[in-house]
Amino acid sequence: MEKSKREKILDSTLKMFVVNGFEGSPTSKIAKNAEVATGTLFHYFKTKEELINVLYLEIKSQLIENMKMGIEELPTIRQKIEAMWENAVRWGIRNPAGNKFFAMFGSSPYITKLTREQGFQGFGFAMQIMQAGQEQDILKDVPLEILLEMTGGIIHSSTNYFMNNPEQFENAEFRQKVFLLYWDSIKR
Amino acid sequence: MEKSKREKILDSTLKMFVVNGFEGSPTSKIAKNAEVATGTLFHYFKTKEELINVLYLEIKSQLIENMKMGIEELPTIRQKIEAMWENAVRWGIRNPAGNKFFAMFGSSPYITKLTREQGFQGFGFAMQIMQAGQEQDILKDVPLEILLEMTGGIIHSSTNYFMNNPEQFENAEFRQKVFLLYWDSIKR
Amino acid sequence: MEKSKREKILDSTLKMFVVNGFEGSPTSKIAKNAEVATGTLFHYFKTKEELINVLYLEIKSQLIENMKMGIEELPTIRQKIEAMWENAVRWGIRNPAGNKFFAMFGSSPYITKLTREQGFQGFGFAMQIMQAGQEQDILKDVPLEILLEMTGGIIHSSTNYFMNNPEQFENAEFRQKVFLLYWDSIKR
Amino acid sequence: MEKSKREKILDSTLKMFVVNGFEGSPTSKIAKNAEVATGTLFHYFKTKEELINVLYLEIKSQLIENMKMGIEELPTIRQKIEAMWENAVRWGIRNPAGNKFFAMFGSSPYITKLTREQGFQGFGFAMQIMQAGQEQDILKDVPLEILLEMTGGIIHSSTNYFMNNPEQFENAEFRQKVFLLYWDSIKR
DNA sequence: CATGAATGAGCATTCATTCAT
DNA sequence: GATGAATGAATGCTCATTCAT
Repeated sequence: MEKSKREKILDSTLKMFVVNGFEGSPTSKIAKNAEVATGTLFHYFKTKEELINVLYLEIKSQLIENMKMGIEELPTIRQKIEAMWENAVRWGIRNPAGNKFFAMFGSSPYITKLTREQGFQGFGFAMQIMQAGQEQDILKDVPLEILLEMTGGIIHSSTNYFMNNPEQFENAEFRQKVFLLYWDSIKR
Repeated sequence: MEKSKREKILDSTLKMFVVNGFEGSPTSKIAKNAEVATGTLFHYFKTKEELINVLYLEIKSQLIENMKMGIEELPTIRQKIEAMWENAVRWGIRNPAGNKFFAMFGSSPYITKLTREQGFQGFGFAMQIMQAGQEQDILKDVPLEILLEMTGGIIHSSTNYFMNNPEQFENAEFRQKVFLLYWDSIKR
Repeated sequence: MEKSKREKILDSTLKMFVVNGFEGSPTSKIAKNAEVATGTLFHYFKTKEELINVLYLEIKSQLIENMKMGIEELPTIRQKIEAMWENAVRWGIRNPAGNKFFAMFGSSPYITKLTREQGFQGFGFAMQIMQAGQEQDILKDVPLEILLEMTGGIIHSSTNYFMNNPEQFENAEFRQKVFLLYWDSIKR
Repeated sequence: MEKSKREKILDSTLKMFVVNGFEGSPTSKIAKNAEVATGTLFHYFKTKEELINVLYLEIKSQLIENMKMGIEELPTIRQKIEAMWENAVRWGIRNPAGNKFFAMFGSSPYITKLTREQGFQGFGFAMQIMQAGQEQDILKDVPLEILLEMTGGIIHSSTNYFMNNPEQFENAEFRQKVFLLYWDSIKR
């Protein structure tokens, strides 16, 4: 089946934004790359701002879905957290554009406060795991907020490293070693 | 003494960029806020791109100067690293605009590769400390690159947290607790 | 009985045009207000220009039908002219949208010369009355064209006044007084 | 001396508007005809709407200045009113574009209420003459508003006629005859 | 050095119209 | 007849940059 026009537009937008930025990506070119008319772009997204906000939420959803994969089944907190980290880094390696998108637009004034909040809601599952970890005295006794911030920062750093050295990520032993930088940070 | 026009322009630029972004900040308004003529702005900076690149390097310098403060005198690796972290976080809290600037433009296509490299060179002192730490078996045995990435990510996260809770940073005990998230991450 | 779609479109068009003007009234919104699809609008009217021209003629017809009412039966030239004036002003008061439409589009480049001529033909009956009035030495001996222009101008002015003061129009004595401004103008 | 750019833009705007209407006159073409850059047009007039509103007031001023010419010196009310009528019609004949402009945009949604009010204020002098005429029992005893409306309507009609037959306006006897249609209308 | 009027390429967005269903 | 998604040409407006003063 053919990709929907809406989807083609989002794909094209992501590709152009991460290379040329928001203002470096005219809607006319986004549309052309998506092989639709300009009018069509504005049929699906009222403004260019709406377009980037929708894109933000779609990518965030993908990332979150990926991070959750197989976590339920794991027995221990540590295993859950490790899987989450691994899933997130793997997603970043495999979706460099999405990863770059967050780095570029995470603090952009084009992303509205509402969008940011909606995007954040998806991380509830991670919050619950961390909270359980603290209650069981597995994780450090600091405000939950710090653990989450730290998680974000470390995942970002890990991904950055492995994006330049993707083959090392497939080495389980080495991957473990890097994971320990995360685990040692948050564990009691 | 009066601030120089060049300085006024850089100040105005920083303020506008972090609120409205690069494209949301017309040179005409930057000049007006700086109380100089448009022509004057282009007298000091050939293009708007040059302006943002110069600004990037100036802020990076400030951050680096701040991070270095008092480090020489400290005897141990751990103390040096702690001071560096504390200096960096304090700078972020006190210079929220500068801090936001890096979040927004760290991955921007407006910052050239050359600028990025020049900015990175200033961190040589940190690299040396880390390397010494590894040689003395104080820090984890992973590629130096990872330690540096992790440092960046964790400083960013810490600053984010303390920017929203600045009074907690003045509590030495609590600050120590948060520092441990960093130290435990990288230490052997 | 349900109004025909064609009629609903014409109604919607008139309402939007007098408020927002020709270009301020997208065919998409005209169609939406008429509760039909855009395609349907273009099924009944080949182009937006055809739409406004048809509308012009329809309203003109209505006005003319109203002006003619009961004139045949009146015995004197003066009575006929007075009835015509009264009918016209009353129509304007009761159809403010139609009245405004003529003020707005009477000189518009969207109305073609042909449409204008067709619209004018309906006023033949008035011309005949005026001509008879001149032949019987009741009306001033000036080119017929002037009498017609003057009639148009004065009806327009009278309507403008009474639209803001409609209750005064129902006062027969006062209405007579205002009619005299017209009658004195054209009578010998 | 060279015409100012601002003036050239206003001239060009008037010419295009009366031929092609507001929306039929792209700012790009207005600028080109005025021999200035598009940016220059927007340097002098913030928006196209501001442009048409300024133009409206400028033309209204011209008309009013013309209507006032030589009126002070005339001794009688009738002479003043006749001069006013003659001045207005002559202005219309000599400025067909200005005249058409009012016909086209007098009821346009592009002209703001404020502009309309400002334009109307200039007619204070005519109001005073009419009022004096009523106090001296020279003019009909109807609301002043009606006299003014009627004046506007009749001047418009007269101008319309003479624009198509300008040579007849220079025939003093005939001109007098037409003036009587106005005078008889308003005089007691 | 400093100014700010002038430039015109470039962009987001609109909207009349078409056409496959 | 009726629908409304899709089209893409057209337009108002912005803004980095220049240059004469």
